[in-house]
Amino acid sequence: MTTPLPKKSVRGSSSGVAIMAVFDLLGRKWNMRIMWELNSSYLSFRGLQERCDGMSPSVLNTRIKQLTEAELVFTTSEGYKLTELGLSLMNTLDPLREWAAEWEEKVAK
Amino acid sequence: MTTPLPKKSVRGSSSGVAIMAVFDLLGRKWNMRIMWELNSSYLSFRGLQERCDGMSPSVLNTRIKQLTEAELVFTTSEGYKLTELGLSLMNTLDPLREWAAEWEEKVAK
DNA sequence: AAAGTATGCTACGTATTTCGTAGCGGACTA
DNA sequence: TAGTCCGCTACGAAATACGTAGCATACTTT
Repeated sequence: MTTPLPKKSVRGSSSGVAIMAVFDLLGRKWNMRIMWELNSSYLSFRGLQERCDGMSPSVLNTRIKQLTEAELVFTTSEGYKLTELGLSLMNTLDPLREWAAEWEEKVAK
Repeated sequence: MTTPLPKKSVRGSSSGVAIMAVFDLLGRKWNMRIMWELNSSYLSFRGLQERCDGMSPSVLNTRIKQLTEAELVFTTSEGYKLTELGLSLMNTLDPLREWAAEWEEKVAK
């Protein structure tokens, strides 16, 4: 028979519930991308859509709501922008750009 | 009528195709989490499953394949481990832990 | 004022992804 | 030889993402 596996494990030794929440948020299609695009400039709904390979507006809308609720993004009359928290997140994520370059070089997608 | 929006936009000013590939990879449920867990210790298939809240083995399997193909994870007789590339990715992602703590504090999930 | 255009956003049917469970074939053990 | 563990797969169901049409609002243009 299959080993049942406990439904919810008590969080492992790699403690920190917070980071799990971040994984839930960022580990969702488009969220990182949206923030990445907003990091270089504020954008309108449709502008954001264009930058994100024409992602469907329905999904974009729910993503914006999520990111707004998470206080990473906010709306202005000029368009969507990153909050301070959002900006600081993108800063911590910044080294990823360099890593990506090395990775591409070695793995050659 | 709806504005058609070009199907595939020529990558925006925020250049870098590599980072987009990273977003595709990491912006998928479980991938970050799996690597996170493997960063603290190598794990067997079922061990990994337990750590990841009992995620379904079918998904775990496809994830492992993806990460292996991306050369971030490899298999040993002792279990799954991160490659050098995988380790360096987790290093660049490390500041995220601290950011997550601040974020949680301010937003209070 | 009427018509055109652009905006943010929603509805809704379809396609893709993820989930949950059962269970197979192999290895190792009693 | 039967029991138990393992990595992994099959497959139907649920959740998520997609694509398109189009509404309501606002601002321009004629």
